[in-house]
Amino acid sequence: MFKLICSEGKARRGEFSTPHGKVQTPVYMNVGTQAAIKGGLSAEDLSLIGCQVELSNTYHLHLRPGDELIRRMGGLHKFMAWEGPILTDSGGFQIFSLASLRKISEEGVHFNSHIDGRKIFMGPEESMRIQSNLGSDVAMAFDECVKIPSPYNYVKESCNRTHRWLVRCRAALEKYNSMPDAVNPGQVLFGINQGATFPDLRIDHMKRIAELELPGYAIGGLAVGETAAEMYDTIETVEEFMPRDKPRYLMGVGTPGNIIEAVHRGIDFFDCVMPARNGRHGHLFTWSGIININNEKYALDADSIDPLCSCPVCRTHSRAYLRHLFKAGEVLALRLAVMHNLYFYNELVLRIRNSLENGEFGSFRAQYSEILDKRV
RNA sequence: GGAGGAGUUCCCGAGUGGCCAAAGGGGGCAGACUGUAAAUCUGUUGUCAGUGACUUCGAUGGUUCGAAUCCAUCCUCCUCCA
Repeated sequence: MFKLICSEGKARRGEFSTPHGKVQTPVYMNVGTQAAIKGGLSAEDLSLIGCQVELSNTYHLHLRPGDELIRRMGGLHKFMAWEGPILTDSGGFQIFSLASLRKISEEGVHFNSHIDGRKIFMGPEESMRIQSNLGSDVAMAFDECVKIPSPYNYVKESCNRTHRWLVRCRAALEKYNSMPDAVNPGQVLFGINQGATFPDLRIDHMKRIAELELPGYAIGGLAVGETAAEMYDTIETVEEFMPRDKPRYLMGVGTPGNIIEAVHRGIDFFDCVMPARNGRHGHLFTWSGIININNEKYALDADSIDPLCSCPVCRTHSRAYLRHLFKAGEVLALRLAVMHNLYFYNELVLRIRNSLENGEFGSFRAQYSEILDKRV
């Protein structure tokens, strides 16, 4: 399933096999929550920007169009015309992001749909059934993403419950995927570590989920209010107890600098909405730092977004044109900005992989870790 | 030629004696965004300076302790009638 190719310090270069192809790690997974990359990118565009893995969301697709519908349409890969690997998030993040619309119990979570308010129940079994219907290659455990800061005792109880949910997830997914009409019988489950920034809770929880010997493990509940330093400390704390022969996924992170620093601390998988969302808002990543294309200073700038980038947008368009599209409210602005940013993120992990293969990750990190997150 | 209506800060537009440097939009300028309720949200938008002063509501003059607001004259624009 997961093969380590080489490493440099704790940083790892690996290969993860799925029913829909191999994934070269470290990898950035491109977020298409509702089976679409916001900003107007299609599955065809995903190939263009160097995407290896597409990520979609259990809660959102369950609500609309419905996982049964997607199942009847042949599964998520066929539905959205993406034949590469897909990872689905479980709905656990929505416990955090839709906190005002839900109630948690031992059994699971009652949501009031953010679309029309109707009552939705999602527990471990529901999340696994939905993800089985979607037929993703990696299903994520149904966990509670806890906000930071939260009281120690609350986090402790939450971790215990998330662990009980994980045991139920494993049983449920095995059941659904062993049915004769399973969409993707090769689908695997990743467990998720929680514990906020409490080292003892993080370690205890990680040890317990490692015992289940799942195909992969994620660190969740970070980048939700803590400082970057606290996040890095937490990764270092947990990493020690993560199985070496399994992929490690840092959920929802992060900035280019965050990714470099997390690879340095032994992480293999990433996903983040930042390149797409910030791109839609005019913030563009470059190898010299971040620019806000809306700024007046780009009005007559004939350069490409990043002279060092060879993405389809940079090969063709000027900053002045991009700025005009944003100012004019053209949808093309969103598409081009997101395309550039996602190309940048996929290029970033590609260059990390190359540097690991050449034993140059240390100098890559020294060169780029800080500068990429700074405004030009 | 006659009758009526209107001119407000970059634009539209509210305000019809003091609580008005003037609502609300738009536009401009800038910021935020980390497993996506986000093509969203926030700040700012007369000048100088730091909470006070100065200039500003078509123009000029007047009434008043005080005027974007009342009066007079003029200018410009719109509608209708000849």
